[in-house]
Amino acid sequence: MAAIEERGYRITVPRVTIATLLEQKRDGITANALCEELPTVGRATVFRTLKLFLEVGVLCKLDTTGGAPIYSLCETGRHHHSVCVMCGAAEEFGMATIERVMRAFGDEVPERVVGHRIELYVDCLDADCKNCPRNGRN
Amino acid sequence: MAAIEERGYRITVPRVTIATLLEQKRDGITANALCEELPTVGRATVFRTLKLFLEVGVLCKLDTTGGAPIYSLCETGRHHHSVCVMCGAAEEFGMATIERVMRAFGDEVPERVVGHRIELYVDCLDADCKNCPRNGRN
DNA sequence: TACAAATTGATACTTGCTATCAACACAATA
DNA sequence: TATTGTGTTGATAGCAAGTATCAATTTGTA
Repeated sequence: MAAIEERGYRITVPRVTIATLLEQKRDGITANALCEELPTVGRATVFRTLKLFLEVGVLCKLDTTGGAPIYSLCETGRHHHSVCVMCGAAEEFGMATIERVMRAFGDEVPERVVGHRIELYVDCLDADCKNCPRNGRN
Repeated sequence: MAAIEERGYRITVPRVTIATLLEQKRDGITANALCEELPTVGRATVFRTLKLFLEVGVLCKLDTTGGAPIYSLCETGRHHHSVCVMCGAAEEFGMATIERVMRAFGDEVPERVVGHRIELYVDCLDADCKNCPRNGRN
């Protein structure tokens, strides 16, 4: 919320509500699910707020091929994620080598690099995950 | 087209038409632009064919934050792209280090890594690029 | 408290994409 | 050659993510 205020945006009830839910959903959540879980907040406001959080850099939007994008708070400001192809859960992963690697990319690519995205698609192999079709519980 | 036939799909007029246009648009093209440039091909067929090409692995879908996805043929089968944030042009980039880096990721991430995506966002700095808002010609 | 500016929510709309389904193309077989 | 079955097509309608609009409301500040 500090990052929001710093940039001159107001701290409002809907924004705090959305941020709070996002904090609980560490594995990320779709925009639609957000709308359903927060019926007091208008649909337009949900999308506006997600956009604002993205701009400010506290939120990541993860495109899942063939599904709705997943939104999740990101602490680092860098966008390195692993996305489970079975259950859709998303996690940030940190690696000491990443920044070094990205600098190397910058040296080898002729254009000026202004940003990057690295996503790993993984199988979390969680036998208890209720969302994994493999576990056949839903 | 060989990859299509190998998998038991038919080589048809619309598919060849779309593949030919994609070959010309090396910087990639949006689905909508494809539809407009190929009025003889039905909209549903355009999307179906793109999906087919994606499945077969000869096409890449590049999500551009805030814009329509860009489709471009990919020769390597690997999905490493640079996307110009000014004009939207997309290019593949190849680096000897990438596969090594991705293997390292696989070692450090606890889950089983089944795929990855690396995208660089760049500024092509092309003063002649008609699509760059910076050049103010459109 | 009062005001201006920012923000909100309802609504309608745009857009990327998919489902449906009758019509068509084509290859194999009778 | 006629038939049959499967894959493919295109028109259409529909879905879902996200945006534009605009009057009503909230918020920070005087």
